[in-house]
Amino acid sequence: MQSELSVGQVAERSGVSVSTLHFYEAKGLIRSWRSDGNQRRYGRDVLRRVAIIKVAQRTGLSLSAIRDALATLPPDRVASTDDWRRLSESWRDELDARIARLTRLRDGLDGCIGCGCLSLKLCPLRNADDHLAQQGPGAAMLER
Amino acid sequence: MQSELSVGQVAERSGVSVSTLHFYEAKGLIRSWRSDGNQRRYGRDVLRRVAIIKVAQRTGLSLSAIRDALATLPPDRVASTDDWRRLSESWRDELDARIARLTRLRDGLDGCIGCGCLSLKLCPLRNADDHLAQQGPGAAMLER
DNA sequence: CTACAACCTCAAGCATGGTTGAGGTCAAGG
DNA sequence: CCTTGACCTCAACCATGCTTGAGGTTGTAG
Repeated sequence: MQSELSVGQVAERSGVSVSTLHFYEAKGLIRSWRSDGNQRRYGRDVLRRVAIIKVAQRTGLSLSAIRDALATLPPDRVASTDDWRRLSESWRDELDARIARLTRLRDGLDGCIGCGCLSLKLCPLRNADDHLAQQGPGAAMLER
Repeated sequence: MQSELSVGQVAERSGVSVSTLHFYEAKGLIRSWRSDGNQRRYGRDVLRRVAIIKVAQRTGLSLSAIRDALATLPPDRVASTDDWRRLSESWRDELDARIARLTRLRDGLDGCIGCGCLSLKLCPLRNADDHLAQQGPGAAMLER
């Protein structure tokens, strides 16, 4: 179990490509130091970080949002259980919200199947985030 | 109730910008003909089409997928109730699948809160679509 | 010593979904 | 007649999330 990993080793173990690791580093999501020969070296914490990035992306977060979340982690140590709990709880809330939005959209779709109105004024599917939406009943049924 | 609409009128009524209408036309999602003075003219069916595009986007479909779906609509008439039912049913299935994926992800997140393992081999969150995933128990718990 | 794999930087490219701007035309009102 | 607003085309640009390629260096095995 080595304590230093090359970029290729990190790529293989984390399942992302070398170019993606370069990219994440340029974007400030991960860090490395350099060997004598100017090659990147990573601590084992990078594996956890990449894992977190991948999970967070699946929740629908942008890389910049993930970077901000990761910035709250201790910079030079493997993220602890508590760190992970804090992040995953906030991301679960985001996920819940996304699921709720999609569910409302689906229910709206169900309600409108066969109706086909899509009336700008009346249909809740249309009016979800319509710029013309009045505060009438159902206007807030669906959100973006 | 006019039967011909200018691009500005369509923009105002549909809630998308003129440039977006140009863009959709270039991508083959909507059609127009031209006036004597080379200005775009739209039939009223374009309003329904734009409405459908907007709803479909919220289900997570790409414009090209939406274009393909719209291609099954009668080109020069307002989409009928049956047309709309056919589309909305298939989109609802897609939505259901997306909701299910996100729900599994959230449940995995819940299950892993406090665990923080993210083990490449063991954690279901990690292994969802892991290239190294073995067909062990839970390996298919989460999908992309 | 030489070859080859793995690494480096930096720039450009791709796909998606649009927006912005330059430069020009068209149609209606004063 | 002249201005004004709405329209036209085409190219370039924006952000996101990467990949690809050129041209050069490093490190290890034979």
